[in-house]
Amino acid sequence: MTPASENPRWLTAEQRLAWLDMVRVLTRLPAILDAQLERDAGLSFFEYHVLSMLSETPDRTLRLSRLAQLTSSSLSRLSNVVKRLENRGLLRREPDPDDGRASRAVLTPEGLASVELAASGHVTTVRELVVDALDPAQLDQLRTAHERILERLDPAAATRPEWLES
Amino acid sequence: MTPASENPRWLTAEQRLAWLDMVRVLTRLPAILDAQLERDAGLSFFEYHVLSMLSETPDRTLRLSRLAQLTSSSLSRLSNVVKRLENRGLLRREPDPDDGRASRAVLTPEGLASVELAASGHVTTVRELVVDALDPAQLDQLRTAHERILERLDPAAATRPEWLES
DNA sequence: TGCGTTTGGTTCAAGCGTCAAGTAAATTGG
DNA sequence: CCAATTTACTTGACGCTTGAACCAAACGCA
Repeated sequence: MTPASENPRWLTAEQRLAWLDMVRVLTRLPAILDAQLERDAGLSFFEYHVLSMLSETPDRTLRLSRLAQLTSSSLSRLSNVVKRLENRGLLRREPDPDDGRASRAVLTPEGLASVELAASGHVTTVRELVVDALDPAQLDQLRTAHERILERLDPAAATRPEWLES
Repeated sequence: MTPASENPRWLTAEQRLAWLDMVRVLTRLPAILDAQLERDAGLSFFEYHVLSMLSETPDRTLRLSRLAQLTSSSLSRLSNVVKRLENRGLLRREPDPDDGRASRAVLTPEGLASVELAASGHVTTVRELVVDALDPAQLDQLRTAHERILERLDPAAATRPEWLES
């Protein structure tokens, strides 16, 4: 019943190689980032991402639903993670004054310290594995490609932080 | 203790934007591929990947340890997944005649049918989201970038299927 | 040959993610 | 201004992944 059922154009050899390389990156890179952060800072990449988004936002405060968008996670997953991070004192929840249904996550000083501590090792890893593996032109091409892909993955660009001017 | 502890060079604004775009792709794309395959073929992306590697290999047979490399998974994870796929009749395990410790996974005809069925919808999705989002030059640049990155992620190229000539 | 180590694989407990269901507050629309 | 719907979030059950512990076969080498 999918549009594919009639005539699923196969990939050319070129396209197939490109895609398989992408799959390898897609599956290995997150595992490596996770391992490094867990080892050096006791955070999963997802936890780091959550704290990081909070730390970049003007008043270090975000509604959970917005935070879920920014981290591409389900609200359910975020709810659990936020609960754990709250228990560890890295953030706290407070009711949203403007909307009785909503809660806001606020980064605590401990949470800020934790991201900042984690950030340096994380950035080093990102450099080693990605940024420094490419020359500036290649990095720019990679970014262009990702932007084109994101237009398909996320047409509303809802996962893009508003404090980023491109 | 990490080399980063002395002077973690930060990312430039350019590099940071490129990296954040990559993170968004890295987190959203697998989820979308998973959802499509699960919905249309009852397979997770990982299961599809396992079956797919088997289906491409000459005699549709691979040792579990090799299969774990090819899919970048732990042997433990693979062992569980193979058990489930075996229960569903998509593959079977047999002892390796050359090594009493090893087992080999063999794709069954049902398994082959299952991958082939799943493949068309999967390829369509990959086209829609990635391949057709880029022109040939961009796709080639993307592949080059991924190859450079893979040299860092996987210096031995152990996750590269040997039946691929690049 | 024989002892220690490495390799290949399985299993189990613990932790995390997902999906469905549930609550409560806000909004819509008759 | 009330009922139905939608939005924001939480919870619980279930399934999957992880990591440690385990076993057995093979290898290294003296």
